[in-house]
Amino acid sequence: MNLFKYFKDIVVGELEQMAGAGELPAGLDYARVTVEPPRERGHGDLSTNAAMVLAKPAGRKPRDLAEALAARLGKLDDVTGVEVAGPGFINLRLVPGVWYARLAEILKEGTAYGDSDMGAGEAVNVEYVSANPTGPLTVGHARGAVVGDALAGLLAKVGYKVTKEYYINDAGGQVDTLARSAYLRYREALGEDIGEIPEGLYPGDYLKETGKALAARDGDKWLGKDEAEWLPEVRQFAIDSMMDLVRADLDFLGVHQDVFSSERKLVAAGGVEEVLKFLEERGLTYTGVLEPPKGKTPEDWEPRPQLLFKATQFGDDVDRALKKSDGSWTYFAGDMAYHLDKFRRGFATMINVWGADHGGYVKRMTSGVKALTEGKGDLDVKLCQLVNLKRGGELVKMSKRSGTFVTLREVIEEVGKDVVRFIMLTRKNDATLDFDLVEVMEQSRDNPVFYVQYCHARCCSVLRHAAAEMPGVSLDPVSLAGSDLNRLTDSGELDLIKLLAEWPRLLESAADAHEPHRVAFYLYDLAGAFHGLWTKGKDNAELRFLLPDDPAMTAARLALVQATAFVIASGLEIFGVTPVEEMR
RNA sequence: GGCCCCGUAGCUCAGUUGGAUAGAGCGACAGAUUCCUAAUCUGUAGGUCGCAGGUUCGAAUCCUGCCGGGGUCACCA
Repeated sequence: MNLFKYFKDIVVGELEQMAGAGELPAGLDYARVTVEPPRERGHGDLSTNAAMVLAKPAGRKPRDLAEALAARLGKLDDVTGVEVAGPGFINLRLVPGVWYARLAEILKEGTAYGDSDMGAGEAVNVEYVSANPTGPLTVGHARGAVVGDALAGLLAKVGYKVTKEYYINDAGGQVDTLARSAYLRYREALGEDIGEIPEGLYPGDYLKETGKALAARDGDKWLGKDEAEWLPEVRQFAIDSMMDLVRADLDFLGVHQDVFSSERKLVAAGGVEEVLKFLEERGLTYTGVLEPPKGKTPEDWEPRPQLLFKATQFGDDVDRALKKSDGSWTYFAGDMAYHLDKFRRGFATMINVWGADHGGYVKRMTSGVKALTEGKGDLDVKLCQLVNLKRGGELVKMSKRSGTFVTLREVIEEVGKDVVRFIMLTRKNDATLDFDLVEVMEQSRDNPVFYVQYCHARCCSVLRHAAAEMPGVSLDPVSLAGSDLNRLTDSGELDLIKLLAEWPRLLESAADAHEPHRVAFYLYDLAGAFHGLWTKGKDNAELRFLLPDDPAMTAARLALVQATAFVIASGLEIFGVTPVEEMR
């Protein structure tokens, strides 16, 4: 359970009683009342801002109101101390039993501890990766892939019904370029000397396989034909081939999406016409000429009438084109159709994970979603900043042309998928991330992957030693939950339990903010608290986990060890990282 | 020029959706350390939260304007 939410309900309950008794005006809004762990541990276990938030609407002084509420809270069974502090905070100290109960709860629930019904089964769509099917995935793609995947896991953890989705951009000019590039490799596969890959086509070697496969399937039937004849077939073949590549890379990274939506299929099925009809019926389209961008007019700018969507009515800066000058749909038109499709499939809440270079596109799409869902849908776009791939502090220079390009696959082969996944979550999505191939393999405290994994491994190690050396102690979690937990009175032990008890709250706030990186920082803190406790046992033998002369105390300590392992494992599970049981 | 993101300790970054005396790791400095469950530990110093206003009981957090860095800018995807 989320202890803080539990006590917030209690505080609100007391406030309602005060209102009932005439001590407070009726009908106050308690939404801004919070119950949180105080920043300073010395201030107690729980802190509420209720008096400060309500003082004004209640027409009372914050401290007076705080005293009145504090008097009531002090009478609660679980509360052992209450004080009014600062401008009107109420700090509560809880009886230790509350904390021991949390520990027992973790042991009974295992890695399910922290699951909640916050999402109430609401359907959420998380769309991520959605890389153009024109080549293998890069480290940059991996960031979006991992952020999206972890966010999906996080939302599922707190009770949302999550669909993980990939949008295949298989309808624009880039896939025509892909088709021409593949056709060249096809000719090569059939023995032709194709020389240098011309400017504007994809030079990557990975297309050689595609060319060979096409030659193997179709023989020479496309040779010497007009482009118009072979292009559709070759294009689809190349797209399928590239998507196989992408899926294999995602699989290697441990990412498995539920739905792959094809832009081409959506457009072919009339999705865009439907969008157009919807917008036209509401008077949201017109044919007009856009102003050139101020300050920087493109060389080839010319005023041109276009079919436009009235995006400015929904928060965008300018109206946006739905049709290109050659009469074909813009990418945006297809994306509108896609988002309408998602909404109609039952997703009022949509999250898209994009690269930061798409930042200029966010308002366009959110305003589009507002229009298409008539305000009932919500789109949150998470932008992932660049990843700087480094090796021992040196930036790994990457250039597609010079062939020094490092693929995601190569990186995973070098450091492993778990490392890649964890590191991608050690920064906020909108901050750039340094990924140093040397540093991520170091076994030190400044390498969070190691530090967190080692915490889990160390817990497992302690439990293994316990099994070997103290066979009298029953190690199954339920037995441990029934041990004398109230003997855990050292400050380090209590701090660790309190940190573990914050897990459900952390999950809910991270999920609410759509910020999976918070889980990584929590795990790092948790690992620090655990390692600190372990170290205390080095200095003071009485604080060791395993005390052969005191099986009861050992059981209580092992309860803490096992609970820590559960929470670390459950955090890593959200990240799709396998918790290791030993590191040798 | 418009829009978006970033600016916090020497470095890399957190900061619980507006809370109390702004935190962590590294680095620096000062100590401890064959003890064991497996990769040392403790302490100290270090800050005008880019700058200036505003909102209020209270601002690193919200608003406005500047400064600096990055991204992006009609028909690419």
